[in-house]
Amino acid sequence: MARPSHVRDSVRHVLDEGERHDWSIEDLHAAILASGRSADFSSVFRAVVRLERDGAIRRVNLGDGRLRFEASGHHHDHIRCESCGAVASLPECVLQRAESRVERGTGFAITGHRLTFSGLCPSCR
Amino acid sequence: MARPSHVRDSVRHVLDEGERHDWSIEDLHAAILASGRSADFSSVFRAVVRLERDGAIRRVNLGDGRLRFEASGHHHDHIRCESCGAVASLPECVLQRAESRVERGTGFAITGHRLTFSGLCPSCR
DNA sequence: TGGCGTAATGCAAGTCGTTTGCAAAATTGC
DNA sequence: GCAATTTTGCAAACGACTTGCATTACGCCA
Repeated sequence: MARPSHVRDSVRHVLDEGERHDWSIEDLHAAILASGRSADFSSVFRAVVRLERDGAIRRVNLGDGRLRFEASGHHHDHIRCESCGAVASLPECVLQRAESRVERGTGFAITGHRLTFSGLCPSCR
Repeated sequence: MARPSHVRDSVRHVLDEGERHDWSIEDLHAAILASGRSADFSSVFRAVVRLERDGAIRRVNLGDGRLRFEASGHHHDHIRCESCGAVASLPECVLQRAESRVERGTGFAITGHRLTFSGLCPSCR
């Protein structure tokens, strides 16, 4: 049975604030400490594992080999600035039509995808 | 000045054979040993770093937090079976039209993308 | 063809982010 | 209040990658 957990609450709170889509565990840990609350790194780790399993947060893969998370709203993909690292979300899925084409071409039954564009953000371009 | 390197040659040879698109460094190392040649893990690592820098091979991101490589031919994306792990390549880029739409929507200048579908391969579905 | 400078290699150790073991503290249901 | 179960912090383990360093192998040129 779940019991109150200030660490989980803190993680949720940090993820629900603002617009970031690329919170590493270390980022989350730092943000929690910066807000005056306290938590051990391993507790933050366990919190994200739990929250991800429960579907409250979602893993984001930026290809840098770190676990990154965002609050889980509706599905969206990302674009990341090569210059400053800023991450924005794409408002809608751009792959709707592509999926059936891929299914026909490969024989796979598609269950999901991970798509990340790279580019230059408006202020870096 | 580049000199003959049996480790680099072995890595290239392994990647050019067959159809795999998800060679981890450890896989490459094992394949080289299995073929009777010899190489230290760190030498294989240095070989892939070098070959990637030279454009001879390309990094593949499957989201499992390991470096994976394939021979670099023309660009293509991947689809991975959730059940057996098989990786196939998509014959053509399915995102041509999507890019301009994303550029208009986000203000980013797009330079590339990473796309991996997940699904069930023909024999697992 | 012997010597010199540089690249490639193996081995061992280091790094970094993630993951786990364990005991102490906090909650819950009874 | 008490036993059972969670949550937490701390420290240590882990896995994959990365680097330092001494040794070996080339390639060039006198």
